[in-house]
Amino acid sequence: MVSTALKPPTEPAPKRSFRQQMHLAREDAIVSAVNRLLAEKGFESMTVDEVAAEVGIAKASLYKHFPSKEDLAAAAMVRVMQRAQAFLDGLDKNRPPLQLLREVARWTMEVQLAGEMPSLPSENSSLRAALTTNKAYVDGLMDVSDRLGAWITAAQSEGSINPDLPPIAVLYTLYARACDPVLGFLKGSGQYSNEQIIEMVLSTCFDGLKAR
Amino acid sequence: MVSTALKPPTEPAPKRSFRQQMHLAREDAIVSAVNRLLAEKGFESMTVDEVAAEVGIAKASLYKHFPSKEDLAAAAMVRVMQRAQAFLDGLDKNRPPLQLLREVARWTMEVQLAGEMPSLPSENSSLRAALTTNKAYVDGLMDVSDRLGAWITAAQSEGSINPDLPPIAVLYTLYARACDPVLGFLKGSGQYSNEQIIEMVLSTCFDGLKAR
DNA sequence: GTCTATATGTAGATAGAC
DNA sequence: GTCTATCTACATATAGAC
Repeated sequence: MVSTALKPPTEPAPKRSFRQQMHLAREDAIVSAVNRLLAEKGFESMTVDEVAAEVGIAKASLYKHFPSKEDLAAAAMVRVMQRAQAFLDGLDKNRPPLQLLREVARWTMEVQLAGEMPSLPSENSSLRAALTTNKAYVDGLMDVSDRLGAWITAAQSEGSINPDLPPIAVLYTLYARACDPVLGFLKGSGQYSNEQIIEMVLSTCFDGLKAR
Repeated sequence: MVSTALKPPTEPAPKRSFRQQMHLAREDAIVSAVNRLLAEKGFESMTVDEVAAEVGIAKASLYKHFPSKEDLAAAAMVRVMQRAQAFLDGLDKNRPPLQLLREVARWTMEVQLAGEMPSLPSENSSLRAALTTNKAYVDGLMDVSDRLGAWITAAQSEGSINPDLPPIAVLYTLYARACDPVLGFLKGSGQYSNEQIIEMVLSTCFDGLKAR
């Protein structure tokens, strides 16, 4: 068809891709700021004005990218979930399941100490409702839960994780340790390095407070 | 002096005491409502209107009792701390320190499952600042920490608590378990009774996830 | 001390020019 | 898509009658 000759012959796709990349980069900067503020102050205390100020754009511009504060926060939660999935992907599945679980717990604590782990939304938070209807988040959470659940039952079968505990209790415990305030408490005491803190909390989590 | 004859001869003190008791009872009802709402929604999401509605008085009346929302919440935190002190008082100090610590952890979990355990205020919450300048709260917290700390070091000396853990790490862990979201997760699953949930979380806390 | 009514600040969200 | 300026709702806190 002759009409195709009307298109500019040079770089039409790259130009559109460039603008898309700018758009995505901007959104990534927004999500990063939201992620940090969510971890620092929580959903209720975080204000959209703060997000706009941190990103360096007007608040109205934020609403061109995300229709509400809940969607803003949900995007950050989805990205954290994707980071978790990527971490799971990178693990050597030939290692014993107990070691895999321990590595996952260690990673979540590193993320938290880096100030990048949003705390769990409380049960009646408006964010909670937004997340339960967010397919990307729910799918990611189920995927992560399935993979961890398989390692948990495998570890219980081989006798390295306490088989008396329901697997779901172990799973929830690992999720809770990702947001454990003990890390912040110990950090605030100023007596220990991040590595020491993580080793202590990993020890209490897997070995318990009692002597062995 | 003859002027004393002008006083009514019957029950002057009881009348004043009665009004004081009414006053205290009203304040106790307020603090109970605040305590429940703090546990349910957290400080930022709780509104003074809700408190007034739950108590059944006008919002302005609340401000005759407590000068600010922070003071309102602080009063509830102080009462929780007093309940903790009273629980510690009632324990049999002749029991092994590990058992004492376990009983304390069990009690905090019972309080949480009863919907009466306020979650810890985040680091930059306005409630945090109010609490650090509240003598009753700080004194209560230090008293509880001292008593638990003594049991922790005693348990470590007799070899029942892991002596490699700094006592402060053990203390912070016990505080964190009092607000552990795992209890709510397991409760929300609808599969376990309160007793089962507490046993599971006590097990993960003291015995760890690993098999023994 | 309790109430109704209101002041005051601030949050999420939008209008409309460019 | 970005901005300034604004709307609207609601939360903390107060005024003032009784």
